[in-house]
Amino acid sequence: MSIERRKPYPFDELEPKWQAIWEERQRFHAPNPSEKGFDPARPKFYILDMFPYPSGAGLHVGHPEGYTATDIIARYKRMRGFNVLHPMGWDAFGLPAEQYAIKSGQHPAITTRENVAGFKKQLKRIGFSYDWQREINTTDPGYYKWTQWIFLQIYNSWFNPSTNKAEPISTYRGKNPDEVRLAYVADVPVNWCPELGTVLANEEVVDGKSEVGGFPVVRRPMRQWMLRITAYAERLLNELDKLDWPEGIKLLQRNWIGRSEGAEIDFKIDKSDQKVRVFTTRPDTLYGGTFLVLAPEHPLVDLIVTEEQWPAVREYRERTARKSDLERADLSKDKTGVFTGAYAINPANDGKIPIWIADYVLIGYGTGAIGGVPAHDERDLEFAKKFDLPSVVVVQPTGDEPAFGFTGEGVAVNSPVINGLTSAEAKRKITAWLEKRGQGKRAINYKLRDWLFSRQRYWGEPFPIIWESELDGQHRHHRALDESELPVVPPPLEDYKPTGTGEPPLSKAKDWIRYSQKATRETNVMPQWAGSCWYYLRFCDPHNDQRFVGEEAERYWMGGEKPGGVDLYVGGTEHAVLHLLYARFWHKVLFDLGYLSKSEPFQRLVNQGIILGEDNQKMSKSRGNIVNPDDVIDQYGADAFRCYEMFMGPLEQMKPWSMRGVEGVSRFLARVWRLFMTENQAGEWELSVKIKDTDPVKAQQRVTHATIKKVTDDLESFSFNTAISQMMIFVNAFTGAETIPLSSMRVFLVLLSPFAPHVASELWERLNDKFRGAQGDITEQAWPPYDEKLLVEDEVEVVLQINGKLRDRIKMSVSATDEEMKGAALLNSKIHERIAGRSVRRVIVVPKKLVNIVVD
RNA sequence: GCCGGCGUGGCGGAAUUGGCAGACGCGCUGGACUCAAAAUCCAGUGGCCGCAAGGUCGUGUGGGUUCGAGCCCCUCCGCCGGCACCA
Repeated sequence: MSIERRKPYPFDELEPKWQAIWEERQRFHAPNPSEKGFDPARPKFYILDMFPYPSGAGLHVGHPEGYTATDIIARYKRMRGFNVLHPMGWDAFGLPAEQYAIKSGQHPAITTRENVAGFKKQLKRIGFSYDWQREINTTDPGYYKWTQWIFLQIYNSWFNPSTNKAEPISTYRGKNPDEVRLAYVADVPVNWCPELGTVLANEEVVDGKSEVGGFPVVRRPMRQWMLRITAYAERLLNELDKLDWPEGIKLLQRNWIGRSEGAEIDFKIDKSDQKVRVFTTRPDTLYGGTFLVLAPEHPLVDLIVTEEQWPAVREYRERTARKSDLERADLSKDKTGVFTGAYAINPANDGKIPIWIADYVLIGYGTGAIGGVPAHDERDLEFAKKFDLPSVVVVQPTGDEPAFGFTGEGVAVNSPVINGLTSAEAKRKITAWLEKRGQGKRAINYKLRDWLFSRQRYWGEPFPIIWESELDGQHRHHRALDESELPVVPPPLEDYKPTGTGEPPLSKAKDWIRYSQKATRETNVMPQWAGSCWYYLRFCDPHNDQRFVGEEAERYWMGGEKPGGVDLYVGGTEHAVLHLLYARFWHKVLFDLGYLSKSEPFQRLVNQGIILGEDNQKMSKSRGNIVNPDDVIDQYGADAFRCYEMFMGPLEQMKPWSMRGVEGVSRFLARVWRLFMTENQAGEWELSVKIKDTDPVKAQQRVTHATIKKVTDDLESFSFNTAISQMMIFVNAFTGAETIPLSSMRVFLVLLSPFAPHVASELWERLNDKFRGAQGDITEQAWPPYDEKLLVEDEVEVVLQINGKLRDRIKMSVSATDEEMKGAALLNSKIHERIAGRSVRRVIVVPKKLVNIVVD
């Protein structure tokens, strides 16, 4: 279609006009406490969006959904007298930029700069009220200098279990501080993705494939940097309680952390002085333990396996090692395993039980060894059946289900020390009994693993670490760089392709690596999450070159009465166990070290739902159903775009895009425009003569106040869609009126302005050109109050029911008493007709609402 | 398998938390304006029966609690998300 449709109102002129005015007047800049223009009398409100990764594809309509919601809240809160911090920045390190660089030969820094410019232009067109003076970019050396600095703080501290917090490593009294640092190097089986040429964190692996790209991931032992997030498991779990997050997200984090309480129990190995420690959540089933299973990787296997079993064991271990995580976790497959030839002694009954290895036991969880209790554990039962191992019933269910195979809680039987006790009591008693005999203790286990923090890529923050040779020239040891040596800038590279061997690309920069005669630089880089772990802190004080965030700025913006600093954080659920967990962890470390005011970063979290294509499918390039905001804005304007994003449905819900829907909202804004403006003979818009500085009539006043109340309440509860509905009702009520009272229109424009700021600004200005009495542009206005008294109607419609079925409606005075309502109902002709000859058993009266007559 | 969330007209969705189901918008039908169309404005629009007044059914299914259930309880079905041999 080449014919330009006539615009329903001149949004294409007024939107750029107001964006320029806001920029020129710096309307949305929030000064810091010590800066000019700061008003200490106002309370603060920090509204944060999850900052985007600036991809080459540009924004799609899903990005601005959350951003529109936060922008509306930001504008609303400013009008309510808050100092609002509402910043935006770029999470620009990461795989896609680098993948693109490899393909195109362009340096990622260049593509990143271009992409950022594209994103920024798109965001500005929507009219968001960000404080662009605070813009940050994680790939900026002035930014990642502090990411590296924070890494140093983590590296230079340890978690003191007796104080339950991180402390400087200097307070550690043990022999080897490297064993307890919060950042450490470990040789562990990691998730290696050959396609991406890098290792990945557990959180980045979905169903055995990389979250980015969907490539296969295999287990492989490698020497890697780890962050000791497990030290914080308990606090990360407990402190969730006080946050205003959706319960679903809290649950995801709780499950990911995966706390389970139980006992660690030592089994002596027969004819050996070795012992095996197992973890169990059901120590009360100890008497039912008829075999032990070790993970194939368990180090004890080498020491206990018998001569004749050795070939089978070795073969099994090799086969397991070759399996991918996905194959190994395949639940539909049969249980496999091999007998080691060794036996252990069950500490409860001194029974001699065989020790097996099997891949259903994982080296990474608990102690990597379990006691097999086939009678009360599904997996053990399956294993025992397959290999014909014995079983003993030790829990009697309280219901009538069979005891064999019962995995719930019941009463202990066949267990001399705990017979007759409930499972809960039995757990306590047997654990205490074991503890006294030095054969076990209470233990808590977490599914959460330490965070694998290094990547074999180019486009990330280099570690501020060097490796020094020891005197023997053999062993090399890591050492932190001094703060004064930051930032560590990555070297220019011709070829940033992953080497494929696990050797990082930075190792190719021979000059850069050489730090000194006997020291070389760490060549791994940090994962994409590093920069986003603390960006919300940097926003408080983005230009500070002395500190990662100034103390005063941090205290102000991240302070307040609540446990968390950011007052409102909006973003997608996909970060539930990634960014949101990592950021909480870093925050707690920095808090423990005394750098922050609060132990939690984000007080209130809101998730926006995914926007689907018009075909109800997820938007994707291959389906060709992606909607670009630019196209929508070209045709309908930014205000219509914003309003439609909010009118579609509840923010948190998944919902499909509809261009027809945009058109409907655009029609609403055009009706708003024509309520104020009429077109003269010359085709110019001028203020309608119907608008007069007169008092509104009663009905107009009522709908005005009802609209203030509804929009205010809906903003407080994030019900943007129904707020817009109410504004539509308001406009419908005034459309066609002979006289349109100025005061109602001024109130309405203020209510509309967070949603459709451009058209509201323009109409506000046009009103001010003709009428006096208002100062400043609309962004400077105060949010209007409403008068509850003006909302009540004189008459209400009362519903008349017989046995709960609607039979008639009558008008009654609001002040009618229950007796009057009941009387009026019984006198009503339709009711009268229907209840004639039947006896009235009861009459239920709901004041101002309904009368229900109960008859036989 | 386990843990969450959700099922309301042709469509997106409302429903003060137990009190008129379907606000608002889309779509559709009819009308006004127009030579005509677009745009705009007005009216109608859950199904079934009826010329109508009116009646009757109706919030995934089946049951329950209640004067009264979209909302609370139980059963089943479907969709979406998460976890997945975690001992």
